[in-house]
Amino acid sequence: MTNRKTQIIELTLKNIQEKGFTSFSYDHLAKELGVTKASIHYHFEKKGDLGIAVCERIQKGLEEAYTIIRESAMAAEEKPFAFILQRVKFLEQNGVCPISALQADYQELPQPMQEKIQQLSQMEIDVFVELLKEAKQHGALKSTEDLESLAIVIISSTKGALQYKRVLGEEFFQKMLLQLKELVK
Amino acid sequence: MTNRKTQIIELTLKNIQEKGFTSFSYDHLAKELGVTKASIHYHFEKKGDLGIAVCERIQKGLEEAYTIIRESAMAAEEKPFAFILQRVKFLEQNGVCPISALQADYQELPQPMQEKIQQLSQMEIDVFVELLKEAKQHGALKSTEDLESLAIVIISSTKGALQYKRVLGEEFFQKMLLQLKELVK
DNA sequence: ATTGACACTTACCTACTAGTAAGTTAGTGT
DNA sequence: ACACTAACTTACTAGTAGGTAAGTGTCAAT
Repeated sequence: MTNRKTQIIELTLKNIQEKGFTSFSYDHLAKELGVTKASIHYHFEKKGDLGIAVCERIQKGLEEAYTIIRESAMAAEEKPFAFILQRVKFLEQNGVCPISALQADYQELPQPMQEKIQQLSQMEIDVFVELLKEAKQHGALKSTEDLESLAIVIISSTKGALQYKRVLGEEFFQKMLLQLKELVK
Repeated sequence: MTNRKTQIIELTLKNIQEKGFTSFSYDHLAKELGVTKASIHYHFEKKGDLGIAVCERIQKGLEEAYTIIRESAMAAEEKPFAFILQRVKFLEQNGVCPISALQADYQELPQPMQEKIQQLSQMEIDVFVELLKEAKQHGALKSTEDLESLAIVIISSTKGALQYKRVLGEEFFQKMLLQLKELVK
């Protein structure tokens, strides 16, 4: 059995993907873990504290995915989309991207969480810009000047498509990816 | 004073954009309207009934926006993006697109609402494909064969960018739109 | 004058929310 | 043996959620 604190964070991450931050409850979490609600309050006094911990967990995952892709042997031109596929792979079946879920609840969250989410959102773009830069240095993306804007389009469409996918099915996401690759070429 | 039923639907639409479907309450709605919760239950017995009514309201808005753009005098090549701007204009300040909000809560909603949302999501794509077809007939979009996939990319990135915009600010959405126009050209 | 529909209100129910205070148990260090 | 701590549980608070039953006031048609 792994560390309980980590266990709670992982389960919360899953719950956020399934229901969003405001809609999951300590009680539900506790029942899934087979402990009492108060036990979770022992580890994370306020729901906001757990939220911050989950944000940090997401950030770690983002950094790890970036490192894996950056250090991989594949061609630099393929890395941006490989990164997206890598990230999508770790989502819950029919779950929404946890960052999107947190962005959706943004207005209702405590300020420290808002700051973390802002930071996380910006980091997601920055990391992707780095991969695009490398790809461009290796001769790809000749038609695009502004790599930040390109990152914004690619990340945005990925996030949007993940939402539609839950309702209209897996093909939606596949069609989006294929067409996006075509446009960006 | 407009019809109370309509008033409730409009206020719910605003609330969905601000907090999502599962996170707004009859109590809150009632207080904003200056009536009791039971009065709203009189008009919409279950929350799901209100949800269906809001979906129909959104569908009406979608159809109206389509008609306005289609019948407008502007060049057919400009209509797809004009349609997006028209739709975004009607969103609450810092609110998410209501369809996105409903998609996010999709798994927790009663089945009749799920069906409506599915229908609505598909319709959004279909309507946009129609505008793209007209644009292509007028000589635009020469490099793209599959207009459905193109619609999927454009709608997805719009939806994704609207999420980020709440956290990272208005420029995010503007950058996305400019770059997307560049790619689609 | 009575009926009946409409649009409510009052008062309630049960279930669930985050959060807390106080007590318990098991293990560790001295 | 004693003190201390980590990791809980039990039992509670106050507030909110969706939903309902029964009653009230207003108005139009008969």
